[in-house]
Amino acid sequence: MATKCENCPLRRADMFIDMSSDEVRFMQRFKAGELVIEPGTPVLMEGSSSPQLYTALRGMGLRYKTLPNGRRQVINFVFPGDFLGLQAGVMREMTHSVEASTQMTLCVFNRSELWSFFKNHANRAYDLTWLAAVEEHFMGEAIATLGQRSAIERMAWALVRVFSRAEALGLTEGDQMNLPYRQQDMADALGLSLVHTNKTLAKLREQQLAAWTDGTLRIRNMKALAQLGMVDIEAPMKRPLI
Amino acid sequence: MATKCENCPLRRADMFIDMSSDEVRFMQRFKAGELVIEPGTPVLMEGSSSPQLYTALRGMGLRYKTLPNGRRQVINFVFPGDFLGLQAGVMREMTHSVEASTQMTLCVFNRSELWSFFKNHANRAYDLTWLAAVEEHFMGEAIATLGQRSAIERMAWALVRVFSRAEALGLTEGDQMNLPYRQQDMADALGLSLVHTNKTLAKLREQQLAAWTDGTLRIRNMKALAQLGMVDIEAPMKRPLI
DNA sequence: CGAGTATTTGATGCAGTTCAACGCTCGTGG
DNA sequence: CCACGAGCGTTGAACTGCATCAAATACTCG
Repeated sequence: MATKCENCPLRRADMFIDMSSDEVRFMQRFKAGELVIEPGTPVLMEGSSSPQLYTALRGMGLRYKTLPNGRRQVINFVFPGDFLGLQAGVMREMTHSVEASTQMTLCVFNRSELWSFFKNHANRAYDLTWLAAVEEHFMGEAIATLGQRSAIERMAWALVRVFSRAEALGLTEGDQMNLPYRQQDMADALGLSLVHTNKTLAKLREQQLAAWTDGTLRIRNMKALAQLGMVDIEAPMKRPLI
Repeated sequence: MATKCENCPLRRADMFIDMSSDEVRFMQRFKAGELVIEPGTPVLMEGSSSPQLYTALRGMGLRYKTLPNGRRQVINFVFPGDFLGLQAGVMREMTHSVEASTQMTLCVFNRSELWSFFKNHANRAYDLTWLAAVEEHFMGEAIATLGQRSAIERMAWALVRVFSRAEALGLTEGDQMNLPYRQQDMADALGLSLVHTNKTLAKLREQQLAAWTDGTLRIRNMKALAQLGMVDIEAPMKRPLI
């Protein structure tokens, strides 16, 4: 049975801006249902115009684009709290695909009601824009990473980012977390070959900075890792939840 | 003297969604003034929280981030019609800088009135979100470019994109346009060294695909260039203007 | 005319790609 | 119960696209 927004487990995580109970009621009305999908299942497809929008409730996934030459770029990793489908909602169609890496639970909204956000609930619309701006921020960081960082710096950057995000969501246990992606996924995210990704991870292990094996990421020296990846360990930005 | 929104030259360009006269009147009220800045002048600074938002009216500029190690990543090129400062508007502060490459005229809005967008003019707020989604789309493309394309493909991609955008704005003359950036800017945008950027441009010239010299870009074979850069020559997406 | 900035060209080196092969784990079917 | 293949991770070796180093050539402007 679908969770009530009132009891949404995400709202408890401290990375999200608090909602008024009025807002929660509005979201509940907006919510069309819940969707559980298995690993490997596509959620949204590039070029399609999904009638639905989603918020990831549980599980992890990937956003990616496929190029005409067949290569794949992973845009980012999808975590609980991510809003999916804004592009299809507001433009004609999706410009990237999303698929599940683990089993995922998605909160489903009807695209046709997106407009009521703007007409009837200005602060929720504001939050939506805020979310888009946050997304833009992270994509800007990714661009800087792909353009200016070396392989080992990229990897350090990615692991720090992923771990911090998970931490803010309460998905970590001590210095460990579940990271259910393949090395190929990370390679496609960082613009590296699979082979070099593997060797780079081995280096981080040797240097006692971080170890990612068997789907578990263990951070052994966060400070050094963050320094290597040139990440400001800013207090993770609070963001709204849709 | 400041242009009236009513007479805004941008609204004529066919890449922008039409505005109702009601919307135009609202924008006029929202508009705080006009700003003319000289080449090299910073408009927004990373880390600052500008009290103002801008729409580029005339001229070209750069969005960029500076990394802790001193390297610079150009996020994208700023063209007329671009909205600047959404991040500072909605989050605390800017996460990238913007500076002018030519003389620029900016349309100035007060950040404090951003909220009135959402409260009083839902369709303008919707357009703002739309713009953010468009921005996200292009940044996703840039990520794919930096991650998966070779040097010459990147360059071809960038030149096609830039030229198409300029064309939609009516800034081209036949197969030529003004491209007032330095090779270093392009290098920092594509994640290439200055030297290799130069050599890559030379190749495109030899191959009769495109020639960019003395601030003028000339496209000699758009079809081949687009194919090399793997760009879908999609009808340039219509977008709202703020 | 000299200083500063941008473009161009050649030479050398290395970070990361590509190719190739092997091991491990699982699921499937005979 | 074992054989087989598919998917993923790991490792070595060879190659190359691009970075880096170095220096010359415009161009602009005070």
